[in-house]
Amino acid sequence: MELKIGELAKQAGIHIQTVRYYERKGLLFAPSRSASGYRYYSLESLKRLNFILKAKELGFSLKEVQELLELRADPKESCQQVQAQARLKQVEVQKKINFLTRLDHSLGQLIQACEHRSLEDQCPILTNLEDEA
Amino acid sequence: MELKIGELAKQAGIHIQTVRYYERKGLLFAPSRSASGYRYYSLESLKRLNFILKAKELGFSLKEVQELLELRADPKESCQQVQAQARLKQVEVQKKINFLTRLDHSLGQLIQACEHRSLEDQCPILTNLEDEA
DNA sequence: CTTGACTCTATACTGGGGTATAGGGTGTAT
DNA sequence: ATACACCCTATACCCCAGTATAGAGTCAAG
Repeated sequence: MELKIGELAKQAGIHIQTVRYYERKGLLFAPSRSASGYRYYSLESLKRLNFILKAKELGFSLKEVQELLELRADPKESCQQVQAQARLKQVEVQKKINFLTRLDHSLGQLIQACEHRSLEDQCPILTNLEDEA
Repeated sequence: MELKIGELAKQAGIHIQTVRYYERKGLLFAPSRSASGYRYYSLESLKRLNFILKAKELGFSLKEVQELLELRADPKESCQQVQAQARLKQVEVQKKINFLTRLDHSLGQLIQACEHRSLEDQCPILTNLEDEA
């Protein structure tokens, strides 16, 4: 099944111009075109687009998203290099998870505290995340 | 111990102007001043600043960071409301953790695949994150 | 065979989040 | 008492990631 750009954009919940913008930036592959020049997208493209959007919400810049998408066991590249890159990204990702997990707990505590009306005016978000690198 | 703005900025690894910018935006409290007008920051401010920076890296906008920092069991606010806000934020945070965890696994698989030289040219990052809402 | 909803390229504009500069004061070491 | 590294405000500028607009072509339904 093929999607016109408007359909793709609607599925992903973004503007048509943004799709074209991502293509210009090299994040989306240039899709096949009809005789008259209309873009036609595969479902693959939609998956890729969804990934881009999620990663962006997590604070990866478009450049970083591209780096993630380019990580693959491409025989043309040294496997070692890809692996090294992947490890770097993984460390980053794990740091993010770590911070978010603690934030999650802080929020949980705040919710609890509210339940028991046991908290003075202080910021548990902060008090819980003190020991930072 | 009190820090001048330059020391604070250096500790946090950002520019002096950015500190002042966050103050203008209401993210950092206006610190105490010397007679001549120099800003003097407590270690509390440094913690708060570090939190801001981390949250920013995770894709929270400055406005969202502010909302997080304002979440507290403030007796002046309805506890119910704070709790509701906190729950909303927690859902967001958990979604982020979920995505990052899967990304982490994908990267792990890619690294493994590289190890065993067992992968054709495909993008495991994407193939692993297919089933999305 | 035209109307209305779509698409195309090219270019200009916007908002968030800083970053830089000008013009001036502070503080301490020599 | 002056040199130097720091601080102040105010204002202007910059980059990223879109978003909008102009001017033109496409295509299916009536």
